[in-house]
Amino acid sequence: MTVTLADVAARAQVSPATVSRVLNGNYPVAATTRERVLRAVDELDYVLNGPASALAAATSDLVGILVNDIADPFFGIMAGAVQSEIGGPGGRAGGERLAVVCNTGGSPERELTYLTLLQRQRAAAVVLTGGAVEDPAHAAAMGAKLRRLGESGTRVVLCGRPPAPDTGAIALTFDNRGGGLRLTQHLLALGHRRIGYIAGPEERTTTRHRLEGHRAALSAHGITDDPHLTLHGPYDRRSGYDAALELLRRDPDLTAVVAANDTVALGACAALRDRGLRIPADVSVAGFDDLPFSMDAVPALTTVRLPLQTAGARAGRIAMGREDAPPGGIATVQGELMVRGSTGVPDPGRGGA
Amino acid sequence: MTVTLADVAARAQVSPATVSRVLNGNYPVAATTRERVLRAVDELDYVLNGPASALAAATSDLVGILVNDIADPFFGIMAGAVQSEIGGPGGRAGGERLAVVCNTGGSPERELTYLTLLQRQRAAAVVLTGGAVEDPAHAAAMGAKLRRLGESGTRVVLCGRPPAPDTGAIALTFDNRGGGLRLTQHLLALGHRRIGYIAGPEERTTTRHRLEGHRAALSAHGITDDPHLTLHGPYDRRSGYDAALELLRRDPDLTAVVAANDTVALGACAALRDRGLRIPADVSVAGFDDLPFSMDAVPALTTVRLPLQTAGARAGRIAMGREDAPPGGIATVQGELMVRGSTGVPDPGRGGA
DNA sequence: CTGTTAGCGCGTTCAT
DNA sequence: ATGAACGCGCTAACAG
Repeated sequence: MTVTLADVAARAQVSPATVSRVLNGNYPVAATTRERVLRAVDELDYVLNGPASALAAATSDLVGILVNDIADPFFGIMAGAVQSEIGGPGGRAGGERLAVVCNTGGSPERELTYLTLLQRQRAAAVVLTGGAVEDPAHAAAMGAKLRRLGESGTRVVLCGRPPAPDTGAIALTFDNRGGGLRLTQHLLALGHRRIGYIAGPEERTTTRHRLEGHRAALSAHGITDDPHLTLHGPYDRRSGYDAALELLRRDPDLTAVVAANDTVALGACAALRDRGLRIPADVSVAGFDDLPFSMDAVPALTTVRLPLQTAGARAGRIAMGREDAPPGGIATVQGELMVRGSTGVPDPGRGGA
Repeated sequence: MTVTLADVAARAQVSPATVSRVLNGNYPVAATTRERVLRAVDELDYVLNGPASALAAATSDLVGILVNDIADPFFGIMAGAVQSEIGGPGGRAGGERLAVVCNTGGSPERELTYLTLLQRQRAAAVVLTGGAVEDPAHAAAMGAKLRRLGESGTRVVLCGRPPAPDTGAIALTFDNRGGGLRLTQHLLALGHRRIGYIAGPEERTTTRHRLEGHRAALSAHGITDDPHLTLHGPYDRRSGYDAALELLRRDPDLTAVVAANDTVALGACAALRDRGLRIPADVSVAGFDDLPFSMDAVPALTTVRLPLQTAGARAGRIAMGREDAPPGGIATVQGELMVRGSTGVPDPGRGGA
């Protein structure tokens, strides 16, 4: 039924071993023989059996990419960048590698499950993107899993994620804390004092680091952070919308809102507009990530730009062994403050009466 | 070095076959035996060898998803939806299946390459998303490929893509033509007569169908389409920005711009604003797809909503054989006109002098 | 319900 | 430069 390597060998009048050699191009083969084999491959429409190949060679051409939410451009951009770098020479049978994108939905269990699945497939490499969940038990389980993966020959790279000590995993970490710090400093410099903060989900490193930066900026300014002005929620528009309304209820004199990311910020903007508030005249709004649509928001969103594309591409190259790992296996990637129209000087009329 | 099924069998004092049976859960196994095996698996930290399993069973747990651009939420949403439906019972070893997301970048060659790679992996199913390239040679090659995939047991589903006759592939097609028609009808009903059209890349079915709908609406209104008012370009913001400026140059009295999709529409909006034109007072703008950010544009974008999530999920279920294919193997999915703030009655002052 | 026996299709030693 | 033989780890018949 299905044509195998042996069929090709028979048609080309050579041994199966020779066919395997021309297909993988790892051993010297006479030009005329190669010709003949390739012709037979073509005539028979032969397609290599990946599983058999992987079994015999004890490695596959699969590269795993773990993301929280593939529908979110934040992850889509990174996944695309990783994927664009994993092709090329070095792999089996022509250097084509397949990206296996796994949607964890932010669930720790699914994260572990997918890693097991990838281990099962003998993935050549695994790239984990996005923040980690901070539960100690989960962190331990992940650490053990990553170590095992590394030991069995799968290269592991963390992209936009804190390092996993003692696992051998390479980490490209985003400086979320520094970004959060600079963003709030910017607001403080404009004169804002009553700043609401819409944070991401609890127990996630990204959420905590960005929030830490925010608080560090406040306290450096001698402002005691009011816990009532910090709300947690998922990284989606709805969360931003609801939280903005709630913040306004808690402090009607708010002059600025900082959101966990751009998507949340857009939701917050919608809420403010629906309440008849102008941005930034009445309330300034800032986001994080600088996703493509943020530039087209009206007014354009002040945010912290993360080099998602660049970082993803680099993670992909490191995963393929085509670029050296950073010294110590850890590199910190900086975000860049993008000041745009959504933040401005606070209205002196607000905040007083 | 690596622990195999035989090791587990030895530890659990059973035969390898029994271990395989409890792992796959396809045959009845005594509860106590199962216990013992599972304990051994746990103690040994055993992980099934996917390639070996796939080789022996002649099928894998991989499901391919072809997308044009994973960084584009249009595809991210569909890919996520497909992925959310491919798990569950029925697969090998616990019913977990892995989504292999392949970024074609819209390139016909890469599309074919990825299909070969998926065929090589003996993928359980393949879902192709997005429009197709209209080159006859490529269509023929794709047809042959899809047929072969189907013959070798891989279920093929097209999602948001025109049917591929005689390939056995199931198609969930978006009614791009109807959506384009209704969108332009809406504009005509508002009183617009000079409408610019920023189309997608040439030679793509999506581009052609949406454009056909637009033209059909125009001619039904007795308006002869001015070819100068149609521009082609990629599905990105930049294309929308540049094209809007060019359209304005070609016809300064334009009262409306229809874009190939929402991303392009946002770029067009930016260009219009930069030229000092108000939306919709001076120029109305409409998009297509209704991606999440379109609702938060200012003004909110009038567009045609495509049920990406629903369609993707359905494609996933059909691919897994968990839902019957539509009659004839083809279903047409309608888009819904979403009238929002970006379109309005044209300014009588424009278009005249 | 469980063990035994054969391969699945390919890569890779060894020879030649 | 090429061929022969073996084994990768697992599943799928068959027995029992």
